[in-house]
Amino acid sequence: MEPAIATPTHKPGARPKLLAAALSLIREQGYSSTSVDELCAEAGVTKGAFFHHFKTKDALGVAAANHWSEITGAFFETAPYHQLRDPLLRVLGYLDFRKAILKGDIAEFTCLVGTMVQEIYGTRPEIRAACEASICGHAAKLEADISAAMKRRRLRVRWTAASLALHTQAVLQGAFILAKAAGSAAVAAASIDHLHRYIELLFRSEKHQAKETS
Amino acid sequence: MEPAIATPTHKPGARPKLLAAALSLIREQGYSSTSVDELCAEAGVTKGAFFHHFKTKDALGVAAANHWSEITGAFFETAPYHQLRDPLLRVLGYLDFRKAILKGDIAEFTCLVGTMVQEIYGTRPEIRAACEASICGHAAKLEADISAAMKRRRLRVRWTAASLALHTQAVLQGAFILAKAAGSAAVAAASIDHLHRYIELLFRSEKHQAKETS
DNA sequence: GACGACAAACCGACCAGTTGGTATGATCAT
DNA sequence: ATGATCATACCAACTGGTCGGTTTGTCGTC
Repeated sequence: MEPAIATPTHKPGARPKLLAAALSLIREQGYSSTSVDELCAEAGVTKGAFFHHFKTKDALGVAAANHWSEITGAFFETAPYHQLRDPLLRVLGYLDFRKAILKGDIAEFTCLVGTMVQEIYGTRPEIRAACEASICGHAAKLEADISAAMKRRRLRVRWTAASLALHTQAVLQGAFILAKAAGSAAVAAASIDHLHRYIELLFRSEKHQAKETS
Repeated sequence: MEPAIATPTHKPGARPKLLAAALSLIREQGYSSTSVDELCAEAGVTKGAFFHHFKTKDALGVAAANHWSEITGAFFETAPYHQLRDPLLRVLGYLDFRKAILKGDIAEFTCLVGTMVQEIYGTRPEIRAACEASICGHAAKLEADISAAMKRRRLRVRWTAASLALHTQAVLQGAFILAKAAGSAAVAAASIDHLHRYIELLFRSEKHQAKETS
């Protein structure tokens, strides 16, 4: 007898196709220079289907950012570095993994939300919020490991796990910009190396902490 | 009587106005969502004037990137940190200066070419090249100081002055993305603090160098 | 009178979004 | 079990406005 609040027996085939198209096209061209027609063509879907699933183009932008969070969340959760017992090694393993990922076309390893937020931060507040949530959500997972590593080594420092996690994301996003500017992933890898060294230095020994400035 | 190789007696009033408009509008909205009509309106100029000075919109993009190089070049050359004698202090002073600059609207302290290159790296090769030149040119000036600091302290390390200079730019660009995502400059400042600490650690003492990994 | 610096009107292509419609399957009274 | 009803998923054609870019012409200076 249940009225069955949610029984979506119809399979929405166009929606996932459009989200996949959005991921690839926006990473290649950016948000604003990717038209709805282009997205539909890439997805093999008509415009009617597009506006059936998304009220506006901006609504797709929000959905794409959220979809990106899910995709990347699942991707990193299955990455090998999670097997490591030492949380510091997990953090360094994360960086090794991110460096190892820098293969193929630039659009294949750069960040959707980092690209989008640059264009729309001032004009599309809803997409901006979704991008912020995506970046912060990803950073929060890293923060947990950093925090655990700090506790295990009993670090007493001026910086916080949260700020280091966000700094890590900043380095990655900046590395992507340099890669796009140079047309090569090499600069990005070099930047990740520097971040790797920084974190090693931070956790090297407690002797430094007292001397730290600023 | 002199033929005067360069005697532009006609004052090109529209061009500088359009470049100024491009700087502010593109930093706010991005390149592709800034229309030629908008640029003309902001500059108080007609479309005829626009296409008199720039063959295409992309030509303005290139000119804007080059103009940005000049503006920022002049801006940083007059900054106070150049007075410092110790090259390492100049590098750290550069970072302090960049942190101090993070005031006002986000569009007022973020980077034009970093914003542009994200959108156009795959589709507008000429603008991309101009952006690359702008970033690398800026990094090169920093590299000189880093290199001098390394020589003065006789550092023998695995990393190069060039890669650290580029890493610095990556951190700054990434910090801007985080600031745009969060809607606040605070995250950017925190990231610059981390970079500041990293460079201090790198130059702290030579004892570490032997132990360095990777 | 030629040329540089603009102005204004205009053009076809493309833009996001709308319209009216069809195909499909689930629900349910009979 | 069957036919009426209804919501979902999708489609093709269309709309008004904006896009980058062109054309034609004016004005002041050399």
